[in-house]
Amino acid sequence: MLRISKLADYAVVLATWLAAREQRGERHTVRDLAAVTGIHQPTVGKILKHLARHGIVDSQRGARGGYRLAARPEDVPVAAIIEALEGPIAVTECASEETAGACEYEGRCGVQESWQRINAVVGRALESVSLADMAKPGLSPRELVPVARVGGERRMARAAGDVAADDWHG
Amino acid sequence: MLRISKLADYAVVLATWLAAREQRGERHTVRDLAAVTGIHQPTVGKILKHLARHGIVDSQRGARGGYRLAARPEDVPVAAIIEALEGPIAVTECASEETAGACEYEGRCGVQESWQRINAVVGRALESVSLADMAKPGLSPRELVPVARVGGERRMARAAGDVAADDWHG
DNA sequence: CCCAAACAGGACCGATTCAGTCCTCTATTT
DNA sequence: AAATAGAGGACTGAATCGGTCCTGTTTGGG
Ligand code: FES
Ligand code: FES
Repeated sequence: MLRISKLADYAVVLATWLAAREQRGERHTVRDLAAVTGIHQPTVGKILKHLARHGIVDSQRGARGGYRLAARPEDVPVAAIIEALEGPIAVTECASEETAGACEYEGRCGVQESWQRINAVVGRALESVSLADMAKPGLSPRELVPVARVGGERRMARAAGDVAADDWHG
Repeated sequence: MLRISKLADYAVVLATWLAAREQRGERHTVRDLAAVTGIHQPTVGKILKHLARHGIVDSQRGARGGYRLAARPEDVPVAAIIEALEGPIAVTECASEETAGACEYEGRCGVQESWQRINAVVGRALESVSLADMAKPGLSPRELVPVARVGGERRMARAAGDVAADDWHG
């Protein structure tokens, strides 16, 4: 459990497919995407409409229309896809700053702040993985950069805000 | 979204309460826990039964019975509570190793491995936060340990397997 | 100029899941 | 024996979600 919705999962698959085929800004129709991914056509349409409204894909109507990624695959975090379909990422109702204040237990329950921290960790983990990463399994979300040598062994540092890269690398 | 269930949320609140009051191995009844947390009594009962079955709390029946934490608060990760109520943590259906192999798209969809990595990151983030951490907001899940000085500035390293600690610290 | 292609937006419903309650049984203490 | 308290599971009403469909609008081509 702790699942994202099926629609959001499909959305990531579709966006990743677009990312993998991103070349010359070609557009792809709903029909083509449905055929190639195996997802039913009406569902593909619904998902891409959501992605378009959130600026993740670029749409064009009419003959010769279709969808294409609005940004470079490495600049589109998985989190953005999920948020387009499901709204802000919030592990619990009281975890998100957007939804805070709506809880009846707020104040006397001492775990709200902890949930917000956990939520931030999960959210940033999803922010740190791009569509380009999804399309190329085995690669890390961001490359480690060598910064110094200590005792003859190369030490690594990560860019500010880079999260959980160790785990990604396994 | 990307929510845990309400029951799991309540479970964490209850377990955290037990963790905060953990002293002399005293037991607490469902009635008391319901009264103090504001959660309806039948619901509290259901949740604690789940936690007991998974060995997170220790139960005793009969007069003077009740529940208490089965381990030290710092040894109980939040992930264990969630898993007791919801089963294995799996961001998507194909992300978990337990549920893998059940997907119709498996094989031709290229994102499975990526989801498994993301799932591992999220899972380990939840593993790294204990009930003791939940009970004391503002503290980190594991303390950073100083390892070396480079250029007069203190550098930090994290224990192996420690995940996303940077974010926890904010 | 008109038609076909393709997306935009939203309504809609059936299925599934979930939260919450309740009942009966067993164990423990007094 | 009686009272207390948990074990286990059945059950239901509600809420959510997945999926489909319909109507309108935009665009390009004949
Ligand atoms: S349960 Fe809402 S603030 Fe803790
Ligand atoms: S959607 Fe199941 S393996 Fe990718």
